[in-house]
Amino acid sequence: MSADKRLADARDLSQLLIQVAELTKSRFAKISEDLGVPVQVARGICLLQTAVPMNELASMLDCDKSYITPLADHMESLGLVTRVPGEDRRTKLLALTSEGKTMRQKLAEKVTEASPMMIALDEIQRASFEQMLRQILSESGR
Amino acid sequence: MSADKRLADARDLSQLLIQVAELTKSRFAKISEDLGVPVQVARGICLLQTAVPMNELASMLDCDKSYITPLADHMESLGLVTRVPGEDRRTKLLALTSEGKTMRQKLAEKVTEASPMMIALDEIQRASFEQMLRQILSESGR
DNA sequence: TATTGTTATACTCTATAACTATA
DNA sequence: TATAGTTATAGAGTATAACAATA
Repeated sequence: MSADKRLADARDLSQLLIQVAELTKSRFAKISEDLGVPVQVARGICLLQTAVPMNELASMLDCDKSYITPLADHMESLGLVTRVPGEDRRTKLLALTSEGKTMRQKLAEKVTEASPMMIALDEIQRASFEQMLRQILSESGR
Repeated sequence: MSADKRLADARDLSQLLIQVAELTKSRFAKISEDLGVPVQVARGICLLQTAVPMNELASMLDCDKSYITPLADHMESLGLVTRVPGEDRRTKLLALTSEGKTMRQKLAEKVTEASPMMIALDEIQRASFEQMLRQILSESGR
């Protein structure tokens, strides 16, 4: 196979993959917008099934801890979470308020309705798709 | 299935997909960095197998045309492309210089070597993976 | 001395709007 | 009037570094 052809193949497949990922993100963004919250707020809410230290939320969202403070401020000002003290008095946990739980419930419904993969693939295909994704991650070292 | 479980499923699969997409991007970013060019420059170079109007490159890179001007400036200052006049005297095409072609060649080699999907999946799996990606795109309306 | 969260600031990426020159 | 490229500017999103409180 020519180098040009192989580049084109790798690029096309990558582009396709990224396109699907972007579609997934933009669907989620649309849902967030409909519910009147920024995307990162919505992502945070999804991750707060139980109370989580701000610290940990940063690593879940793959961002710096300094970014969590204003994010938590925003979530708090929307009445979705409260800061609660942890065992270690340095740490604060973010816990959903009842409004936050309602928001999380709405997100849950809409996300499963609108997720491109949930829509397009049946359960068997999803299993196979997921297996390949995991294979890609593990065989690429991380 | 409970709403919580379905949200978790949709979220996990989305997260996995996005993780693989981000891995693909970060591999490409690493390659670009190793070659001493910004990611968008590298993406542009890959797309310039033949000369392309700046206009078209914008839609290929899915960005505004105003972003192409400084990008082209940068590529030009690196000696990778030149602006060549098109038939219509308003349009300018970006064409690789011989240095640009060398850069594209290097990119081609490294990208096919480092692409997580090329590494982890055999040809049959890739075909199946690609088919599912296309299915997701088409059945999700876009 | 190391860690949690906070604050102030700065940076990267990209878009918007107004402009020039062609068409 | 519409289009290609340019320019100046502005905004979103996020990180860095220094700091306070606690361990």
